[in-house]
Amino acid sequence: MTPDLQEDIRQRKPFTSLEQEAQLSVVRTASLLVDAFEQMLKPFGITATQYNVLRILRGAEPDGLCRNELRDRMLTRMPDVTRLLDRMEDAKLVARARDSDDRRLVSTRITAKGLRVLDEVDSAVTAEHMRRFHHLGRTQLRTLIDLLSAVREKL
Amino acid sequence: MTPDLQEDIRQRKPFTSLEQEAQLSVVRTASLLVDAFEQMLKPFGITATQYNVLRILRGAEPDGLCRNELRDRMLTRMPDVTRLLDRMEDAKLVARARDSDDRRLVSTRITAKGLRVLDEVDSAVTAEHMRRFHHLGRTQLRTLIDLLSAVREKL
DNA sequence: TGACAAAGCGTGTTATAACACGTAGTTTCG
DNA sequence: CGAAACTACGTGTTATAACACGCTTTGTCA
Repeated sequence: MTPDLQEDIRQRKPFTSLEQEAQLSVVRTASLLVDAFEQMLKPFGITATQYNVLRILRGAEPDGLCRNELRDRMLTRMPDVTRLLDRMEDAKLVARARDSDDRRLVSTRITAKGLRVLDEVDSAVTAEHMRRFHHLGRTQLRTLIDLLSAVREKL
Repeated sequence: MTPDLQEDIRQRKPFTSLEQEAQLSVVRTASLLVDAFEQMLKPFGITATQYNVLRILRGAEPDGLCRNELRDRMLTRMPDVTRLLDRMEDAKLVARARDSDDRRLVSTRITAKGLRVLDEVDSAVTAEHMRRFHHLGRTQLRTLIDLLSAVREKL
């Protein structure tokens, strides 16, 4: 990958502002990261979104989560959680059961198979994170994380 | 927006590594930025992807670009450029013409209407970039851009 | 120069995302 | 206690993305 963004997307003119370049850099980098992540997950038969759901549900064990709570915790916006869960239920990765207290709620939990898939994937995921970020070193990683945090503050 | 990522996505356990937190931070921030960008563009009737295409084509005037060249310049991966351009052609934002030299190529150019839309959008886009990033200041923006560039180096 | 490989697009099809609406259960408040 | 407002989901439908394949044109090389 060409590290220089202007060269990467073959833009003739320089960026009009640092602010513009920053936004494009964040979006471009995330896009490449997600693409690589999807590629890495492909052999395991799940998408990055599904991986995200499984991780959240593993963390929510043994209670499970209702649909909206799950949606709010996801890394990227996902308006149609219902059918995402439908597909994952078909794949036996999650199970749904209506709550007995509040019968409007449908609590979703990760299945044994879902946990097994996560276990299989985990080391590859860690390796992926390391491959992409370890070379930056602790100090720079901390700086990057803090700067991105400052960006989100105004969102 | 809650600037703390762990709180933002309501994760119970702390992140397992800085590398993981960095990846999640980049993806989360980009997701929020793109969402806000889409929202801002909505009144103008174009998506962020279409805006990206229009910008690229404006920069490529007066020559235009063929499909693959356009695809390679896009900020986020887009495998089905053909139908994206189909829709934009329907909306009269771009025009396609087969190249006379190499008749395999279809050169796409931005139309007068497309340029007009870009003109209308431009100030809103600049305002958006400023709103999200200006408060960081020159030095921090430069640092952020350089760090993201270093990340892309390993992709 | 004629066959063959490769490049550049488009199309058919399936999967997923996005949007609007409807239904059942729950809470609130007169 | 009963109607209205609200909440949590699901469904129907349309738009867009993703994937595999095939056609046309071009370049190459025996």
